[in-house]
Amino acid sequence: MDSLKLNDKQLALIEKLGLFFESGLQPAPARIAALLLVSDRLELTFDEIREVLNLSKSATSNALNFLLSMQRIEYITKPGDRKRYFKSNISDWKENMKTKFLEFEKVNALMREVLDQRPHSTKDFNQGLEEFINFLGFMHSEIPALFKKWEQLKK
Amino acid sequence: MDSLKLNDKQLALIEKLGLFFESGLQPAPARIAALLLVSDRLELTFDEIREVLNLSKSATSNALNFLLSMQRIEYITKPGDRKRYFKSNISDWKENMKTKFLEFEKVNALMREVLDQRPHSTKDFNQGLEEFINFLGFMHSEIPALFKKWEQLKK
DNA sequence: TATTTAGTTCTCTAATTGCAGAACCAAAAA
DNA sequence: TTTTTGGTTCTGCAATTAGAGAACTAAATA
Repeated sequence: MDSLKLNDKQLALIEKLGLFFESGLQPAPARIAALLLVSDRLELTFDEIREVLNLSKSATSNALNFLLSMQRIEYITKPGDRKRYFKSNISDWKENMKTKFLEFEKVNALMREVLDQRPHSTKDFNQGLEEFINFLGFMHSEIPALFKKWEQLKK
Repeated sequence: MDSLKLNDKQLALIEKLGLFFESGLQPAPARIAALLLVSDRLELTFDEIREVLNLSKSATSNALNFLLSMQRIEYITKPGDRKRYFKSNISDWKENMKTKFLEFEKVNALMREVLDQRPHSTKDFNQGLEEFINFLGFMHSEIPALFKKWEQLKK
């Protein structure tokens, strides 16, 4: 198998994406996640990833296992080949989006907890908070319809 | 002015919120942001915050300035009183939400950049990516309508 | 003018992170 | 049986973060 080559544009894009992913991921996992989106070949081995990103074995191993545990990546195997081929799980974006939207529920619950213990004396603030809580609830309730609308639109 | 008192429930809630805010903020700013939501009195001085959260002056000063620069908090002054009174800016939640939704645009642009440089050979992957990009665009375009719907509903 | 107040800034340190490099290991191949 | 492959785990360190504490400062007060 010829060794993995990346052009300058791809390298630059990996940096850019890597930086973006770093809110949420550590540098090494972030770059790996970026690489697996940008690389011409989509299924890369441990050593290909290691070499092209100049990572140590330990960093590579830990980062890959971390990304696997987050379900950000997955791997396939090939018959008669011991290596694992790691690939992005971005096709799961729909699931990811759905869990991301669960954040609304979480913030909603937290803010309700805050509101429930507030004294009556801060009426204006409480009302503002309540409005926010209602909005979060509204968003949460609207998400399924949005997804449906999207599915319709695709057809 | 009688010194700020928090009951156990409030202290626990500050911890909980603080933890939640720590994805995005450092510990000290996170707790201050939490305190300013939970405290009975909503406008707190430097020293009140400092004392109730057991922070040093430097930590308090830096955290407050950081939160001010993020516009997460603001302060008011009172005539004949040198102190500043810091308060949560959560009433700005609408603006915050709107900027949060700009994330869709950002991811959209990044992913388009990825797609634009991908080889034709990975057709399935590219199509999946394109679908994701379209979804992001769809979400972005739907947000204003959602806000409008919410405004209608409030009446 | 001297002191107090309300912070800010500087210096230093403890704790944590992020990763390299080496040692290690189990399964497969030779 | 020995060696190679494809990793994993351990040890240690350099860099960064988070915040304490003390020195400092500018405005207000006495």
